[in-house]
Amino acid sequence: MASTRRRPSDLPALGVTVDAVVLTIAQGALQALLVQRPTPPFEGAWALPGGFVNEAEGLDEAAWRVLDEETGTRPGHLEQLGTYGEPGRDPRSRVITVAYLAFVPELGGVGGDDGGELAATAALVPVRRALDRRRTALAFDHHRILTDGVERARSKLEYTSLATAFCPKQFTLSQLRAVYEAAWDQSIDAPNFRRKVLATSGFVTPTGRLAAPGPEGGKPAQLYRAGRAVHLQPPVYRHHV
Amino acid sequence: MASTRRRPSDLPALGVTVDAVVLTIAQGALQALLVQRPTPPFEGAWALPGGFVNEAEGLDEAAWRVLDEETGTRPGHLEQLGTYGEPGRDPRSRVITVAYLAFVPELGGVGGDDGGELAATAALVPVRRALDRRRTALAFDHHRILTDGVERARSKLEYTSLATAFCPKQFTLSQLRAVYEAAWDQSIDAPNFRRKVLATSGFVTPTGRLAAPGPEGGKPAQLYRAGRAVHLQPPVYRHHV
DNA sequence: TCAAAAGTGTTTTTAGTACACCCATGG
DNA sequence: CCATGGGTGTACTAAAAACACTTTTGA
Repeated sequence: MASTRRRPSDLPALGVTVDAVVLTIAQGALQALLVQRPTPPFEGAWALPGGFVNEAEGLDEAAWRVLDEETGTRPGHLEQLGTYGEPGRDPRSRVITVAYLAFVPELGGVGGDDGGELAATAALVPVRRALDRRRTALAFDHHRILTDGVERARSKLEYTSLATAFCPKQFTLSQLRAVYEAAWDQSIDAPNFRRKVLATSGFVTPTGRLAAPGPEGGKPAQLYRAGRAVHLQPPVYRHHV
Repeated sequence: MASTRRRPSDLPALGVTVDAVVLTIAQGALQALLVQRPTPPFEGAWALPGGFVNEAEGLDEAAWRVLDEETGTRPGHLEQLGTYGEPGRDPRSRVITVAYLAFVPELGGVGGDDGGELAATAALVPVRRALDRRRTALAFDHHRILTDGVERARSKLEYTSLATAFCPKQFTLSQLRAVYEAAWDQSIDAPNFRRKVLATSGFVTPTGRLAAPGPEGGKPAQLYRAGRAVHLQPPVYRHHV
């Protein structure tokens, strides 16, 4: 019963942090933003950007602050992913972490560079490499958190319009399709994708502007903005193997 | 950068609790398990069952313990819902709560009573009433948490096999259908539902047994057990209005 | 023999897939 | 004038929805 709740002043102090899985699309692949730990434990290892929650600060607020402080990024979308609190996950003391999932528009445009604006200790790492334990050792339980974040992101692309959060303010349908193709690592039929997106009311709204063609020509593409819809009905399916 | 992480020993102590949205189907409606607060703050108000996390205890572990202590229920499914940590959500001091979502098989069978095994201070309340602020005042931010939990449950029925977590070990397809109809408050065509469920491999497995017909007759129905599948592909859609 | 619930069959409608083909641009 | 990517048309296929109908039970 509720009477087993003791007063907070009696309680063991648990440290509370926020950590963020920050995803973006670059070089045609889904990439995660990682920082290198400057201090023990796990000194020198890659980790998710994160930090402690301040006393008078909300959790979302702490996540925004940490992303700004550590990486300077402004996500197009930020949502809570889950809370990880196994005793022993931090070797120093009991710390539970509230993990966030952030989608960031491509930092250097399609096929651009690796995001030179990032701090020296931060890097974009393809999730395929970041999740390969032989090539990347992540601190704490961050492998698990990143795994969960990537799976959440892949699955949310199916039934929400969040793919637009990976795109700049204005984007072409090819750019939007590239988000799905990179995140799911599968190719999508362009004509059918176009029809599907345009048939889903509120997914994208046309701006009337045209994008300049790429260096190798091609018809100038229509530019779109993200629409008001959040949930897609029906979803954009990935081909589960 | 990660250097802004201070050592845990320097940190303000935040209280950490778990609260549970416990859902079940009874009287043809989705119902939530609430407890009456015996002490201030919000003395006498209805609240989600919950309690503080112990020092050496994992979060999931704390959720199972609290459910057992406060309500004596053994959920068929328990998952994390989200973490709520606005400063001021607890008038006493800074407390963040990790909310869980639990699905419990019908306590008294279909159309049964209101679950007489519950403690005196606990009650099953139809979510429609529990979420109506004019009829039910919930403590803390539990209105918000319950809202989120109910929406998560409704949506998870679509793309997972979790509807079986509301059913007893063995169940008929009508019982399973009743879960969807109660949770979504809409009727489902029985023949099509049957085909859909049976066509989804791993959703249910036949036991070969037959259920006794109801008091008003009818053909005895096949009994099924929950299958191994977790995600349904394709989903069972609700008709979004 | 009637009502009620389980279960089957069949038609209609809708949505997804594959792919041929035309359009506008840069080299 | 050819390669490249944008965009349209259309036939084929799979799945969802609607609903008529048969089966087996209790009263």
